Amino acid sequence: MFNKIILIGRLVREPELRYTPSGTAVARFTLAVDRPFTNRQGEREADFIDIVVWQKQAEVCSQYLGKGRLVAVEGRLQIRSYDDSQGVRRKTAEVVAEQVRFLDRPREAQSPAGSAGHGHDLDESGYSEVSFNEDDIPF
Amino acid sequence: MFNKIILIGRLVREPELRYTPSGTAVARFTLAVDRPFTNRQGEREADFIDIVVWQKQAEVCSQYLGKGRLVAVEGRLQIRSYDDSQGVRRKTAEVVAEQVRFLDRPREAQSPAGSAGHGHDLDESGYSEVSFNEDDIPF
Amino acid sequence: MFNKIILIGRLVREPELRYTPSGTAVARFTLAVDRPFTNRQGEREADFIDIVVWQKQAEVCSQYLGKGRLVAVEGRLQIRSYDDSQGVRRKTAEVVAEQVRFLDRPREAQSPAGSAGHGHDLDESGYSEVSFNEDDIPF
Amino acid sequence: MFNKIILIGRLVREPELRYTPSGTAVARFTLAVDRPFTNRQGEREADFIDIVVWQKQAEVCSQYLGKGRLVAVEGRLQIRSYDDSQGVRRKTAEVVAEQVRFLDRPREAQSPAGSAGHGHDLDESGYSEVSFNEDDIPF
DNA sequence: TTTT
DNA sequence: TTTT
Repeated sequence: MFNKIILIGRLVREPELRYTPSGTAVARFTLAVDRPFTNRQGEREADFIDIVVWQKQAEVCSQYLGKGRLVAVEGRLQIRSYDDSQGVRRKTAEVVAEQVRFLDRPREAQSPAGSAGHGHDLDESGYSEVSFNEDDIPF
Repeated sequence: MFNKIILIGRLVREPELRYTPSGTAVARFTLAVDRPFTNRQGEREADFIDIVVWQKQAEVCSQYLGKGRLVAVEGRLQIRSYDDSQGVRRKTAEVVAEQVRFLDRPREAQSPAGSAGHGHDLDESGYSEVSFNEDDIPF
Repeated sequence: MFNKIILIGRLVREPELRYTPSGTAVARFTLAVDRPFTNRQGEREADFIDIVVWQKQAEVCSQYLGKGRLVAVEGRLQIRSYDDSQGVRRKTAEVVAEQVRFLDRPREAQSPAGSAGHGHDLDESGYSEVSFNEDDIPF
Repeated sequence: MFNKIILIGRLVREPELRYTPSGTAVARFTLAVDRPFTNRQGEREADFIDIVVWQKQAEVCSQYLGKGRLVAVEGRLQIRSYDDSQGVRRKTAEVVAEQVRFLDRPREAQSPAGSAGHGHDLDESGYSEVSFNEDDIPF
């Protein structure tokens, strides 16, 4: 009836971009969201939450986001059930994003060649360029 | 860093109440949350989301809530990882509730002649009484 | 950058429906949202929050909602500034709804003539009919 | 009944810290929250939303936050009514924060040669120190 | 009175 | 001006 989740966290690796047979873009990434308390050992833990983004925003995320980037995600929690290869009923949980907002600037380009100007390797959109090759889309 | 989920849905069965070894109350229930669209067959689906409630509120939920009741839950999405008996890494997703609000009145007791049938009774507060026996706490 | 509000409360009076010059429907209503604590006098207070709904959903709200109805509203908080007739800067706060969900059934029709069947004065949509006359649209 | 707001935006000026007669800390600041669309002139507008923070967190905010800092605020929308000096009923809207999270690092001190100019200094924690004098607490 |  |  109502299902709204809001997360702020950091990507634990690059997003993965795919296309459905009908050509719709889908990106997936995992967010590390620190828990607001420490465990009995005094360590801070995190929840690792799978995010799914569709369509135009999938392409924007895969283009501009990378490991370590800080984002806010608004979406709904989706639970899917399926039977695994042993016939055991399993469930997956993922957040279907309605909105992804970038909360930090991309980190400095690592390029050994150095970058002129104010020290960023910026593409025309003002974001640091992320290069994708085939290996980036393995799932 | 920030993790907030808000759900409105109906309990698919009675809550289950347990106590930790140190005496803390924990209640668990599953919420059916209708999706805001229909699938390709024109059917409305739901997400079945596991909720965990702690302490005083666990006891309040187990006392007053029952199957079919409409509630709003505010909490955080918690993902836990563990290795199953085959050594395969599995994940569970559950919402740790910070707040549970009852959005409807309990349905009327069906018959003055006692309700052995579906096991409810109205107590003096106007809420249906939920009787627990050992079999109610199997998890 | 991100602005999301979720409210559950009751309408303090009928919604008001208008149309912009270009024909877009706008409904307004006020929600009483009980505060989660009592004041020093032990009384429960409420926040009275103005809601604005646009387009199709405006018409649905004005058709089916009435005083006392329980709804969930998801939207964004909008602050507008203006100068009043004395030239003093004033601010208004209102929630622009993206989604309104009805959480209760309409109360029984009050009709003195009585209604047959299971006691509701239902229109073809299954909701109790709300009659509007000119005085209902005064703003 | 339920009242939850989540905002991400930037402080438009330093927080103001006060103490109630009984010694409770209260901080106030205003957040600029950009709207997710542009107006008819193609300009991006913002909502300027007043935030109230209590107790320990008030002191933390006033100590570490400053103009331009990016924060996430979770709280509830509070509407207060009062009669102004002309006897006209007025309303105020403010968000009572339950949680404030800092989403960026404080900007670097501008010059090793001291920052008398705009009144900041980095303290040992790497946050810019905020010095308060009487004029900082005028509200 | 408005932030990047 | 306030709802249950």
